[in-house]
Formats: sequence, structure tokens, C-alpha cells
Amino acid sequence: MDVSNILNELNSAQREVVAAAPNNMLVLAGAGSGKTRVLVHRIAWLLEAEHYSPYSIMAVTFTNKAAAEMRGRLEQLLGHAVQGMWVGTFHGLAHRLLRAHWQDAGLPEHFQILDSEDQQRLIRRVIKSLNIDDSQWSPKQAQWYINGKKDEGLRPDQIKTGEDPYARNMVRIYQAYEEACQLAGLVDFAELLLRAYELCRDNAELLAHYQQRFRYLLVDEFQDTNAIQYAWLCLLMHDHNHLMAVGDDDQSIYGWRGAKIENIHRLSHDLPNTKVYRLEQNYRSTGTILKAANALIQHNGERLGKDLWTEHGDGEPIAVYAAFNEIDEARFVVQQIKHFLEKGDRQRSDFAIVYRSNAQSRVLEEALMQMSIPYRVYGGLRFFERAEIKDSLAYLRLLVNRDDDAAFERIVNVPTRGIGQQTLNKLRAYNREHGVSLWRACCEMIAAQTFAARTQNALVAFLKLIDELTENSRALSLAEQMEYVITGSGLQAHFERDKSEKGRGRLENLEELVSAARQFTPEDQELPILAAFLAHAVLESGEGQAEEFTDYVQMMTLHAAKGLEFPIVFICGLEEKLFPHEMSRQDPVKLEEERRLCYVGITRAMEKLYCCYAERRSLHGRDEYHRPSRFLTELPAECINEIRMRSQVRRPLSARATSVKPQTISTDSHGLAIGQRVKHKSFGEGVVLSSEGQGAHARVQVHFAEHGSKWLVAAYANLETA
DNA sequence: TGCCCGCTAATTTTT
DNA sequence: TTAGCGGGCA
Repeated sequence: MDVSNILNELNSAQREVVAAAPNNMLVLAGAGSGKTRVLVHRIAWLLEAEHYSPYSIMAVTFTNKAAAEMRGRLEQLLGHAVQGMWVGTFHGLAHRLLRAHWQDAGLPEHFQILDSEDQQRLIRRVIKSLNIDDSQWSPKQAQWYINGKKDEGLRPDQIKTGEDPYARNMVRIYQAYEEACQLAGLVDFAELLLRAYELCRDNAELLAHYQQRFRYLLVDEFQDTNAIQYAWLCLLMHDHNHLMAVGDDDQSIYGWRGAKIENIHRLSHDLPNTKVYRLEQNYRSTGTILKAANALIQHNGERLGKDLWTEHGDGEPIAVYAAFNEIDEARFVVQQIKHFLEKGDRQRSDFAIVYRSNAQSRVLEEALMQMSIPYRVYGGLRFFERAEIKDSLAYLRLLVNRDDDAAFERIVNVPTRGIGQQTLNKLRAYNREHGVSLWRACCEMIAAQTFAARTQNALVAFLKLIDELTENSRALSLAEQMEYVITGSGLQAHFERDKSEKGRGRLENLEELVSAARQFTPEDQELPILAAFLAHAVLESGEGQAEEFTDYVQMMTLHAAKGLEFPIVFICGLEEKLFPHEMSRQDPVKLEEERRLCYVGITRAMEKLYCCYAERRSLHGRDEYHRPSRFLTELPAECINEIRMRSQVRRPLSARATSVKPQTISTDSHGLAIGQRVKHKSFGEGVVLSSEGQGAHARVQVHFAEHGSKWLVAAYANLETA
């Protein structure tokens, strides 16, 4: 086979990586340097030029999206489907291992995966059962603690608590939670990784098998690996196989959830003969944007070092807008977008508005709505996380595994069937005392006639219902089974009773669930289809909001923006205490992560970048005055263009920035300036927040102390300057 | 059992 | 400010 097409259209640095002799390699791939392309072409090269079997390759990513993209692009490049190769997320591959070796892993055959909500519920229950005051020991905190320890590879008995009462309590909760999971056959996300690691570590034969099988491991986003993922990869390494790690230490933004940026530093020491490559040519952004990004990130120490460059021209300067407050900021952003859209050469989806924290989206959304610009906010509840979907799936989980206590708790009284808290408490007490699942507790207590007749009947009916659903759905297809369970369980009727908009939405989602089941094609053919579907639902909880193809302005946090690119990007809220966030400003390590986050934000922009900050911002219901973010002053003055209101007298961003000619925006044809105090005869005193339009149609937004914000037509409002 | 009120806390999030 | 949660009440 002619392999030249694999190397065509690559630059020399990329080609060097793709065509390197099989060896251990660390590829430092800067933002927009064609990282995915290199990974995909490398795999193709291994298959076609080095004649590796697909069976001997494993490619690991962090998100399902990245895995899907890698596979898709590979198949496109090769022109055919690839069978037998392991491509997936750490969690997905760990799950696959555990399913294949459930006995060795000490799991029941039908173990189920807990998502974080399930996990938190279970932890809450565990804390209650330990009689620990959960006002002081919040389930959330315990969840954080437990996951943190698991990410470090630590079991309760390996944690040295000393006399620390906090740690002791947490370990107690961890221990009890682990027992509850084991009893119910439940595995949370962190547990998937830890179990898979322990499985490999403790089974020499099994490990040897996989070491020999996987001759080449490729890992994407290596800077995001946590301790246990790293340890697992190291276990799999052997004299005869190789690893290619691709990552960018400058884009490590997940330290707070256990990612160890050190892993990228350690790799060359831990793996023999690791060759380091750098991809620094950027195909995404203008020279100015890259210059700014490079300058910013240079304020971090401890870097592996990398400078992005491009063959593109400099492009436009970065616009820095000093807003009066967050409302003005939002209006500015939306107005800019509107201008571009009116010129007609841009689509809405060319624009991204990014911000540090989700709370910032509201004001921006309001401004977009006011201007009738369709937008889409990333994040939020995803399909398989919706309550009605999880209820339905909980029934199915119980069909597969009666001991699944999380599922049992979820639906034992949904829809209501007279099994209340009292009854549940008794079941829980029994379950704790006798070490049996809630289902078995239920069976045994019924046999012993523990309950009053009414409760007894309700419980018997519930058990019977589940048994019947199991029996009658055995021969059905996945979609039929789904449909049958949704109606048979009474969930359908339950949601039909809710006549509100919400209720209707829920019913639609249930229909959607059935059709998702109909379309489902499992990747792992080994597994019964229902088990595969349930795992799929948890591991890939689906898109946040669908309609990928519709033309929307994109809104998201900086974290969510990683890996994406947009022609025009607005970064909002560049203020001290917001970005860098107050919680990170004191700690130099966290501060550097904030800076990397800013670097990620800047490098999302292809053509034009806007940076905005507000001098005053309402935060937690309080007006706060913040200084512009230090990240702004770290950008080279020659890269930025400060946009300021004519009427405002303002300190320039930095001493250096004085050399830049401020561009003024005309505020008025009505003689009112943003920020000006005015008086209205019925609304009283207020402050001008923003304005739009010209002449007779000019409108101003005024915030009145007693009447809130109003839009007024300047010509009629008779505003007096106050 | 479900609704309402008051309290509290308040980055970032994929699996 | 607001969202989410727990407790109390009808």
C-alpha cells in the first residue's frame, strides 16, 4: 500500500512524529498545531507502514467526543472501518476490562456504573447510616474526598489519618460507602479506573496478556492524566511495547480534579528512551493572537517551553473593552456580534462568548435575547442525566441486578405506591445490619411479616412488579423492552398526570429514550445489549443541548472551550477575583492554572479576539469594584487596542498601554453618556447603562434605584442630567 | 405526600 | 442575587 498519502499535507515537524520509528515519545502539541491530525496519521502509519495489527493498538482519550473524532478521522483517512482496535476514554476502556474480567476484579457480573449524582445520593445515605451529622459532613465534601483518594489510588486502609478527626471521619465514610457499593454491585467513575488498575496490578497473567497485546499505546491530552491513569499506563508498559503521549502542559486546566501536570514531566524519566517532539506551528490563529498568548504564558514558571508561531499574518489587534458594569459588557459583546451579523459575512456560530464561571452567562443571555440573537449555552443537564430518564433506567437496572440499591432507592416509590420514608428506613436498617441489599432486605422482611398489612402489600406489589417486568420483557428487543418498562412501571402514567409544559417535555424525553434504544448499536459486542446500553447511558450521558447544526452564538465556560475554535471569541469578565478567580489568587500553583486557562481562552480565537472587563460587577447580590485582570496587563501593549467610551476618564490598562491610541465609540446622539447619572420624572434617579440606535430612535437603558433597569426612548424620556 | 418558606453558600466538570 | 436543599405544615 502506498503510504505517502499519510504523510502528505503534514508539515515537517508533524511528519517527523508520524513517521518516527516505533518508540516511546512525548509530543508537546501546542494549541491549534494539528494534534488530532498527528495522532490519527500516526495510527494510520503504524497500521499501513509498520504493519501493526489494529488489534495491537490502544488509543486513549478523555472524552467520548475526542474518541469518536479520532476513530472517525482515522477511518476516513484509511477509507475503511477499523476493527479490533481499542479506542476510547480511560473510563470506557477500564469498563471494558472490568466487564471482561469481572471475576478477577471481584465484581458481580452485572455490576452497574454510578454517575456522580447517584454517587452523591449513595454517600448521603451512607453518612446518615453512620449517624454522622451531615450538616457538618456534607455529602458533597465526602464525595470530593473519596474521589480524590481514589484518583490517587488510595483505598481507605491505605490512608494515613493520624489523629486528624476530619480525615478519620472521611475515611469512615469512604469505607462504609465502599462496602455499600460492593454489596450493591456498583462502581463509580473513579472506581472504574482504580479497579482496572488493581486488576492489572494483581493479575500477572492478565497483565502480561495485555502488555503483549497492546504493542502501541497512544494517549491524548496527556497533561490531564491523574495519578491512577498514569500508574495504569505505566503498568501496561513493557519492554516490547511503546507509548506515544500527546499533550500540552500549557493547557493543563484540570489540576483541581486530580490531573497531574507532573505526569508530563515525569514521563521521560519513567519510560526509557522517550523522545520529545514539539509541534509549534499553529494553523488556527493570527500572529497577534499567538503573540499575546505566548507572552501571557511566559509568566508561568515550570514550563516545558514552547512558542507558537504561524504563517498567517498578524491580523487585527485584540480589542480590550472596559465596560462600566456587567450589563454594559454584555451589551457591548452583543452589539459587536450584531454588527458583524448585519454585515452579512458571518454566521452566528462563528462567535463564541467565553467566561470563567457559569453565573456570568445570565446577563449575556439576557442581552442576546433582547437583540433576538439565537444562542446556545454549553453544559447543563444532559440527556441521560434527566430525572425521568434516570428513573426509567433505574427500572432497567433493577431488572438486570436486583441488588442495585441505588436504583432501588430511586424508584421504589416512583411513581408513588405507598412506600414511604418510614418503610424505607426500616429496610435500610435491615440492609445495614444484615449486610444484604435493599431488595433482599425487602424479601426477608416480608417473609418475616415485619410490616403492617398495608405496607406489606405495597412492598409485595413492588417486588411482583419488578419480577413481572423482568419476565415479560425477556424476549423483547431493547427498544420494546424500554417501552414496556416505561409503561409497565407506571412512569408513563405518572408523567402524563403532569399537564404542565414540563410534564409534556418529560414525556417527549421518554419517547426519545425509546428511540435512543432503537438506534443503539453497541461497540462492545461481547456484552448483552441491555447492559451495554445502561453503561453507554452513564459513560456518555449525551449532548447537553442537541441541534449541533443550527446556527447559534456559542456560550461556554473557558474550561468547556478547550479543544474548540471559533473565528471570533469574546472573553468576558477579565477582572481580578473573577479571573483569576478569588479562590485561586493566593496560591501560586492555582494562579498558574488560571493563567493557563486564559491561554486556552485566547488560543480559541482564529481571527479576532475581544477581551472585556467590567469596572463594577454585581456579585452575590453585591456591587463590587474590581481591578482589570492581571492577565490583561500581561499581554503585550502592541497587540491590543483599548476600546473606551469617550465620556469616561479612565486609567489606561498599564503604563505601556498609554502608547496605544484609544479608539472611541460614539455614545450618543442624545447627549447621554454611559455611566451618567440622570433623573426621570416618574422613575427618579438612575444611571445610564447603555444605549442603542441613533437620532429619534435612540434608546437608552437606565438603571433606576427604585425601579430597576428600563429601556427608554431618549427623545421622549426627558431625562435630566442629575 | 407534596408544597412552601427560609436558610446557606457561592469556580471550573468529564467520566 | 439565586439556586438548591431541608424542615415544617396542610
